[in-house]
Amino acid sequence: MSSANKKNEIIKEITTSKETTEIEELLCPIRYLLNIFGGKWKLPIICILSGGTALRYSSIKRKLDDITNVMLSQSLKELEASGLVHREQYNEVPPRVEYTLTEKGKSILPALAQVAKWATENMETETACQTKCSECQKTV
Amino acid sequence: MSSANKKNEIIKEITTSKETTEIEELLCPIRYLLNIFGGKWKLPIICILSGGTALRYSSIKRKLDDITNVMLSQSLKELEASGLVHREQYNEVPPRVEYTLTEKGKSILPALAQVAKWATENMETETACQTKCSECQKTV
DNA sequence: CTGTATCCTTGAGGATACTG
DNA sequence: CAGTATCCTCAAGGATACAG
Repeated sequence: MSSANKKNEIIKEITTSKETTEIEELLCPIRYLLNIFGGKWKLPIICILSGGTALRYSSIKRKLDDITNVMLSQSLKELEASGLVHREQYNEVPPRVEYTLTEKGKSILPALAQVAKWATENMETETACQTKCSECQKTV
Repeated sequence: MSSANKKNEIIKEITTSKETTEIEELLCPIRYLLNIFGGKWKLPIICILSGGTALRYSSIKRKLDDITNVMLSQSLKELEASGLVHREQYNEVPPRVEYTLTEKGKSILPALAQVAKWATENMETETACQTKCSECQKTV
């Protein structure tokens, strides 16, 4: 093939590579997920609450040991606004507030378990990430 | 119940509510996931590449229309380092580089499809989030 | 105990220009 | 085309103190 031909072919490929602009079906839902689960703490909180038992504010905080009050209360509020978490307040002294997953919140758990399963299968062989998991004390 | 009794009961509850400190099995893998998929762009990139066909740098950029060069090249590099994305460079002029998912990258897709399915089912009824999805033009 | 109020730091991400 | 180099902004998140 001549140089000119090759050049033309390349140019043609570049200019015609518009790709079928078909919508990636995954992309939009994923963006939605990033909106409601994005950030550092929301997914961990969901995990903590996945056990099914109602947990107190301080109890969640303890399990997420390095979360600040600001982030915890803010994250819980946003999860509540998304309809994923239920807040039950008891008018006692000292105050007691318990958090649980709503039905909607619970409904994500099977899917979450799927990705967690993938993660578990791939964590062991991963060497690039040096983050220490504060829960299981393994360096993953 | 007397006031004193109630008080004692509350105190007892507080001090003994250590909860079984069992490890939440979900938490650690989720932290791992946040490490390799966290941030604004990595999951969207995975989605874009989920089609199976190799895509050029510029092509990915176009589909993610408002991503900057810095973020795109950086995200791709990190995904490559995690073994999820493969980079194939062709020594042509002008340069051509194509990206695909690796086998590891592909292996997350079924699980990702599960959470995306959940998202799709829940997006419609969601009113709190006002983010406009740039792909499907729906306000989700 | 369950948060709020404030102030502050850091780094993710953006804008622009430029190169091979 | 496929990125780098630079500089910059802004907001997520942290630290500390305090309140109901």
